[in-house]
Amino acid sequence: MRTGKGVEWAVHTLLNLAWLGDGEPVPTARLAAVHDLSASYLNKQLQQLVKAGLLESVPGARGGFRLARPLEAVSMLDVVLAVEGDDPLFRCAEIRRCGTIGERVPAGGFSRPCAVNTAMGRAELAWRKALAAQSLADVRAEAEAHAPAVGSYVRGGFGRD
Amino acid sequence: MRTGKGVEWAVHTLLNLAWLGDGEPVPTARLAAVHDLSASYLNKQLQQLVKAGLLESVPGARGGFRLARPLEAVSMLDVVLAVEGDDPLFRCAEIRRCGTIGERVPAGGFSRPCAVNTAMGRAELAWRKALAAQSLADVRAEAEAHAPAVGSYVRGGFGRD
DNA sequence: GGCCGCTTACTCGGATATCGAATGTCCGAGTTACTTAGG
DNA sequence: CCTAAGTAACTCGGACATTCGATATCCGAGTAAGCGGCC
Repeated sequence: MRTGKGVEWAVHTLLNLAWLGDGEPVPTARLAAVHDLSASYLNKQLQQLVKAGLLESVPGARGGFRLARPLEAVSMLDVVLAVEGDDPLFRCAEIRRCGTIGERVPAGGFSRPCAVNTAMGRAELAWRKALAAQSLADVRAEAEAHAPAVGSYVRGGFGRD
Repeated sequence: MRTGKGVEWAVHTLLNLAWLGDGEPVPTARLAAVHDLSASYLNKQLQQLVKAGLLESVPGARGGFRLARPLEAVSMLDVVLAVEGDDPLFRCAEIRRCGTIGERVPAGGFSRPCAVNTAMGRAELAWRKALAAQSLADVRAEAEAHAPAVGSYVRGGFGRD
């Protein structure tokens, strides 16, 4: 069980767009080239971000993607849910109702949710809260604290130095 | 991204063994039948639990699996790690080092960990802590609070009423 | 010179292959319990 | 009757298919910019 690499690609791309500063749209090919990613596959992830309202897409020549909101208004959870979907990490198949045990439980015996599902749900809630508590602006700030020149590296990588 | 169904199967099986009470080994076929599961695939998950020290296997006729420790000494995290492995949910591919941006960073510029990885790691840590905070005994207690007769249902499903 | 329509090139968006992991199945090695013959 | 070896059945354990989702790719619809002709 692991998150797809689309999440990593999406976060780095959003940060790069922020470091570029201007609101100019950037095409997928360029966003992919700066990190040696598959442009077509990155495009798929960016489309998910557009659907989620994190990016705006500009069609036609000189088009591309631009940030739809400031990083302060985007949490890590927003990105993860946009890319991976909002399905729960643990999907309860209700196996307690099946087989010779399930048959023995009288009607109404399953009115309360499955305790296993509840326990897994508590852990997932903690995960989501921790993700929601961190905005992309926080991540950017931490990256700049580690390497203050990261913004210039990014602009240089896009050929704008 | 979702957890495999092996986790659900393993937790329910461990709880069922506890509700049976006696330390008698139970074969895979019976453990699977009570919830209409694939016996061979459940067997694979149970082998993981044996490797992790949560179950003991008894070979030969009248053999099967039995609990290796009381439920109080088994956390939900133990089960998840035993079944799914201890790989991190988010695997950082270090794409920051690749492409035209990565080439522009001078040597030593990546001494600090990737901020994206750190942020995802914080969330995963919260998830693991929430799982570790819940023992299987807690889950059993919650299930019994919902349906006090669950133990008798289980014993009946195994043909021991 | 200014304006309008056309062409062209570029971009997104979704439909289409490919790959790997999770899921599911099968058979052999090993062990235990039972049987049965002997003392 | 008790014992002990032989037999047979049962179980785990791992090797072998299959299915599904993630990954990667490609091509068409649509749009904006640039160009050329016309007023």
